[in-house]
Amino acid sequence: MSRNRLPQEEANGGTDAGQGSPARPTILDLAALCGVSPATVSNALAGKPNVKAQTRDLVLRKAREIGYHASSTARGLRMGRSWSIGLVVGDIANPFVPDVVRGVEDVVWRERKNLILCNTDFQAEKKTAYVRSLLDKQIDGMIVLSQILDDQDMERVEAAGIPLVTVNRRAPGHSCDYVGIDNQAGVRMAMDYLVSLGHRRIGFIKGLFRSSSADDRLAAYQEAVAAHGLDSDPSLVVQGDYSMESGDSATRNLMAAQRPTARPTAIVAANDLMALGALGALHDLGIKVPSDVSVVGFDNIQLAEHPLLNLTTINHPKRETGDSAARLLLQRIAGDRGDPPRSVILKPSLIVRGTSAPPSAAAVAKPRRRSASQPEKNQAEKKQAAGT
Amino acid sequence: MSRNRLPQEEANGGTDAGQGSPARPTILDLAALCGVSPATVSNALAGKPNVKAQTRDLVLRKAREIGYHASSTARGLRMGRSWSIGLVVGDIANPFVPDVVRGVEDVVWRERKNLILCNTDFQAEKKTAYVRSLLDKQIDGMIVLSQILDDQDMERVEAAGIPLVTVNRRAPGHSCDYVGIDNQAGVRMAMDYLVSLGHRRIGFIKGLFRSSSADDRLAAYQEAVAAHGLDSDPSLVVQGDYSMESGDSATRNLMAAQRPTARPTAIVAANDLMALGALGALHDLGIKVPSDVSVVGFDNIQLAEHPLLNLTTINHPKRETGDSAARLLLQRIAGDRGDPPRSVILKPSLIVRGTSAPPSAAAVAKPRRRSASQPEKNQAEKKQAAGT
DNA sequence: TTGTAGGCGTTATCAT
DNA sequence: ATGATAACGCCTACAA
Repeated sequence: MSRNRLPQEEANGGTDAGQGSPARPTILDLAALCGVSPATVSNALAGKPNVKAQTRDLVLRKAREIGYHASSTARGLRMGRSWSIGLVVGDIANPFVPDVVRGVEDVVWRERKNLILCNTDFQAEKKTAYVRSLLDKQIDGMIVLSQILDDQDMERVEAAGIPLVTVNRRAPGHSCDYVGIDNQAGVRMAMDYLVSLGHRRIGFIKGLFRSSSADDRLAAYQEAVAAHGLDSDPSLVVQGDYSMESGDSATRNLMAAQRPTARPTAIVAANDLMALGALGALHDLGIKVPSDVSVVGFDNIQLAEHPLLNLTTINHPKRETGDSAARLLLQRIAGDRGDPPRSVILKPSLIVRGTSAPPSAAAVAKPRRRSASQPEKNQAEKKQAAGT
Repeated sequence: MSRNRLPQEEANGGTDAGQGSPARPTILDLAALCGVSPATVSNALAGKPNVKAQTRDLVLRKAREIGYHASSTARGLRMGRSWSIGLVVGDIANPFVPDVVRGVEDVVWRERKNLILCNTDFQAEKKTAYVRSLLDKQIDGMIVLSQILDDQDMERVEAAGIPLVTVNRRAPGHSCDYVGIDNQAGVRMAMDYLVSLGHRRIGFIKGLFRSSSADDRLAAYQEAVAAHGLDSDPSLVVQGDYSMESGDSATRNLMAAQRPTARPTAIVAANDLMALGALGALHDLGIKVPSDVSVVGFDNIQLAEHPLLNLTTINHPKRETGDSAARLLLQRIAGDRGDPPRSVILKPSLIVRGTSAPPSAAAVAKPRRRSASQPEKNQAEKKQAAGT
């Protein structure tokens, strides 16, 4: 147990006890080596003004020489910080997420803080447990991406005085820094664009209900439908869950209508993954995109621009999202704890690619009159000239 | 400074000093509350046998009551661990990476350890700085994905006695636990499959040079070329850097040959991203896949199975990779520091999708005879029945 | 300008 | 079965 450090003993020199690693030098070792007190070493290393240039240089030199590095743990205990920030995500494997993470990492790295990645899988218990773990670790701050914390977790974070930035989902009751995108504007851009192409019957694949962003996007769709006087058949709105599979099946539902005119000439999906699912479904169904049906996504994930996908979509500045969140957080950490909560709302933009075009002449011309009462199920018959 | 804790004072009760959060309870608070010593509390919480069931229950109950949680920092300082493991990746935004991360997170989470994500961008300085930071934090272990550490960093890690698992790239000099995939087998499967379809002239887009996995994959390609007696024109091997763009331009090079017979009938890429780039380039060039040219990737990233991409590829068990790495690491951490290094080599598998088919009749029929004294390098003529 | 002396919150050792 | 005590390595009043 007793390290038994004698005054002039060489740094960690004496007992090379057996096998283990040589026990890295402490500030005491360095102090002894420099012939000064640990306090002076500490001050010197911290660049405090109250230390003679000469001694500071000596300390710095010797420190580098023996490769001294202060223990984060020890100074963390002393100073009550940990120089790491917690990043709570739902699913890192969702292509939207890594780009945001990248943005966060970039600015966090500049301050030499570490990122503790918490993948909750959207499970409440995992979320709670991670938050606890982060608080136990005395993290400097926390970013929660695309999900909300329980009230109880929220309170714990607040009680601990840990700055928190939420991204993409506002926490209902609580008020904290927030980074998001103007969902309404984004969807509106998509809708306006499709309308300008001539579409009047536009389907919408919405995201999970309980999410504020999903609500915003749906609301924007509905407003656009009203504003432009578009077909507002409730069957034009189908539920998805942000996954590709859900986009696939939602699209099959959308296109399953018996009467051809009941089917949308364009589909807007609340995110790219579902839009890609739609593309897949349409492909399987033999429905041409964009000649028969246009598809517009939301997010502009990396692969959306692949020539074979070539998805028209609304760009969500992902990296910038992470960047802003991290900046907000660092500012909080730096001091202004009391200031009122701030919000950064990023601007979406329309990326026109290959999955959108004016509706086919057939589809536009069609609704002249409907024959009579046939419960028909024809979908493939008006397939002839699909002008790309 | 002085918290001034009196013997019977209620836990953190006295001085509600001003604004700040109420300072979470320490083990001393809990001990006082329970009327026992902090040591007993510690033992009780740790489930040590030397504590009366009755007192243990009391402690546990009270602890839950006041929401006591031990400070990770303090116990970390005392015990020399941090219950967090460092995960060093090159680029989290590369679609291959998050799946591996997910595997790591999954098993690490089971032990309630945290993941510190270090995104190096493949920059040497960032890598070094991150490693240092991790060591300062007393991480329990470290996983390095698809890159290698400098000798110096490596030594530091070893000197600190921190278990290290490398993934996908072996560290040249040093020996540590390793998780990888049988690259040679993977590429061989791709090649054998293409040969079985009748291809004799297969292009290869290789990855970055200095990587062992890239070397292995290239070597396997060359061996397959030799083994099957395929065309071995050096122009059939082009350099990529694992990015989609590089796959695109590499493919353009491959297809730029003047003589049609100089162009490959199939392309194997060292990863999916490059294969997707190839698909894009071929699409732009108006070359039909798979009828004109077949494409096979490596990794089987999530979007490879999209109906519009539908990439034939070699599956790399990504999640399992992360899983194995984490398991190996946890075992090391648990104790067997001295044991010889272990390796886990995962098995690749062929996923046949839509980008592969027998070569077109034209391409096969073409090389019927070549005039005369051409400084030839004939390799494609004995192509007829390639039994699957 | 430098040194001394706590104390951050735990756990481990050794008494009792 | 429980308690006093000493570290773990660092920072920071305060004294010199």
